[in-house]
Amino acid sequence: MTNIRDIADHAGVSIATVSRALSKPEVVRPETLEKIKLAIAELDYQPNMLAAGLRRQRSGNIIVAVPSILNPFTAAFVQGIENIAREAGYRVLLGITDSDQTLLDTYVNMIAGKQADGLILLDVILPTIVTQADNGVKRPPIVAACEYPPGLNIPRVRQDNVEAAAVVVAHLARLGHSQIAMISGPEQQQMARDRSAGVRLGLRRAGLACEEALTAEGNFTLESGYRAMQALIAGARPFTAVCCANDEMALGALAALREAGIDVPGQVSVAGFDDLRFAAYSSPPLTTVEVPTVETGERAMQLMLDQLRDPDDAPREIVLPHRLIVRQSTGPAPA
Amino acid sequence: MTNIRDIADHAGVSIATVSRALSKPEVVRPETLEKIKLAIAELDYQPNMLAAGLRRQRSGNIIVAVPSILNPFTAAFVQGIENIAREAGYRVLLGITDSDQTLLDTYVNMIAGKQADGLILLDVILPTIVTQADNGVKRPPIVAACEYPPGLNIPRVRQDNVEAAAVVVAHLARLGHSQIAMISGPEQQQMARDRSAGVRLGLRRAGLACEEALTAEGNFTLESGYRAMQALIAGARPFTAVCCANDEMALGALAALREAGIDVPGQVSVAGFDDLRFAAYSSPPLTTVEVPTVETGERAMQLMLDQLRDPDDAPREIVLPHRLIVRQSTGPAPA
DNA sequence: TTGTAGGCGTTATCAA
DNA sequence: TTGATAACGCCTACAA
Repeated sequence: MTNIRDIADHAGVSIATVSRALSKPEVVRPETLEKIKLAIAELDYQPNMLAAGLRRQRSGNIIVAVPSILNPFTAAFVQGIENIAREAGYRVLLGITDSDQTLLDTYVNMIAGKQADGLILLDVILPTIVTQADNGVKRPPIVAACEYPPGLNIPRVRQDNVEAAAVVVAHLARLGHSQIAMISGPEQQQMARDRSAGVRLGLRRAGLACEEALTAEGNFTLESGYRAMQALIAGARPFTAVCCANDEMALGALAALREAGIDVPGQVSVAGFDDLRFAAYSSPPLTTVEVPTVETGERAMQLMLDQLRDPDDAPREIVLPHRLIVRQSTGPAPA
Repeated sequence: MTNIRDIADHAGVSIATVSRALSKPEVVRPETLEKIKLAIAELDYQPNMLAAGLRRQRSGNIIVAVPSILNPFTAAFVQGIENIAREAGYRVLLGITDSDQTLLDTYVNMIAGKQADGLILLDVILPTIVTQADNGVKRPPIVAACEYPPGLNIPRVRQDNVEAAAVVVAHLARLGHSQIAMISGPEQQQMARDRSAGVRLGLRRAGLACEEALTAEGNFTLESGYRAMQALIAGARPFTAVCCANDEMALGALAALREAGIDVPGQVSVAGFDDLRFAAYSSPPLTTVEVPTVETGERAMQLMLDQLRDPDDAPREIVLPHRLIVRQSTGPAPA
């Protein structure tokens, strides 16, 4: 391992000068700088960031806690975070939690262990340290890019899921649908609750009833959407449209409808949520709500940088816009 | 920051004993251990892993270099890597390269900078240090979980893409297809080349010609599959089946066929590759080749652990099995 | 503009 | 079984 001392010897200067040459080159004489650069090149020197981190008390790592990376929706957030992190000289550590509380807390503890400088939460669960607001200890830098129960005072970036879901229903109502079913997400998750609430809000606004019999709960997976749709089809109540709490379930629902020989959108209209890339290529292409996933990740990382710069900065909340994307899976209600 | 010295003072022992209590508790007297544990709990101590890493000369991080995390195929590999990494006490650093050589080399350099102990390559490009085999320097721990030109002597885990693609063609030939088109991946990528070669091999085995006019090149995205299929449809040569080099392109192709009013599999059969979750829910569900993505990631990380344990361990190659999954997008050739 | 020297918080070697 | 102490490689007052 060639270290800063080797460079200093080789260039005939002190280690302090080498260090300066690397961090603020403007304060070292050009000729000296040149000698040092030469030595670095000749010895193929690479500064030990572990040592630098130890000294500076920062690792340069940001943990991103996600339940699973297999979800393309989540993956897009991570991409956004990485974009900004890299620019700012931070690395992204992946913390896959499987929605396990203990595991998530382990990741949070890595901040205390100096393995990371902060954590961005994309999870449906919350770290113990965040929920135990009563203890006087100051929280490590945490930014949320997910829905969570209101009242927690941490920086966050989110979408207005309630309003967005209501907009979907308005779109269906405008098409003449009055029997609108819903495939909701797991009710333990705030995001699922918000989207369900939005659907109900939209129904109210349209003067329509929200019937329990027209609601099926899934868990945001293709499979669960497929099953939920089968359940709705088997149910007694007729319907001409379905709002799904995410695109995956909507795509699963489309498969179930196709299997049952029900035409979309001729007999039943289907709407999703998230605008996954796959949604534009389904059969038929899916009407959905575009969620600025990559941008959400970017803003979350920006919020993290702010927190890191000034820990006393008051937590802020950023709400990003959504956009209804009408494709061919929704159409006029059958006569 | 409470450190090991605080614990030592609080427990009335030396820092050496505290360190031992944490790393090999069996060599310290039970009563002493108890005192130390108490102190750790009371002071809420968390060892500084940066310092430990500096001393031990290891960071405990593994970089995973991926072109993009948005690709669900890639994401699955990462999941597999994380599974094993976590078990072994390693963290996964995400290195998104956008297939940029400079960026990839930056990630590789992080090993020299001690920010990571090794790198797992899921990329289509190769680090400069790997291709410049002539320089005598020993390579940092790198494991490949992707296709790359033969002749490079680094540990790797892969699938037999050639044989797998040939099996797909055999399946189509058995169904009576003789005019088989292909939507290939970008030819710069080894994986794309292998899958194309497999298709040609399959055609030869079935005694069928491989016609240039029946080949369209895509870039592994939905969009490119869609466009490639449009091109094939517009082409002069008729065909009754299409082999796509991955599921994304196959799903894009299905969309194009649907739009053109061509029945699948009635008029044209479509086969994909990878078995994405979405493939089982397309319309119609996609015949494809299951690639053990998560397991590939797991094996790659295992190979990495082996390398880390014994750097002189000879590079090994693991070939994982594939499996044809027949769904409804392929059927008998029309009469 | 440059050099000296004292940490940063561990681990590991060697004695005791 | 425990303790004293020297690294690990870097950064940053402070002094020159």
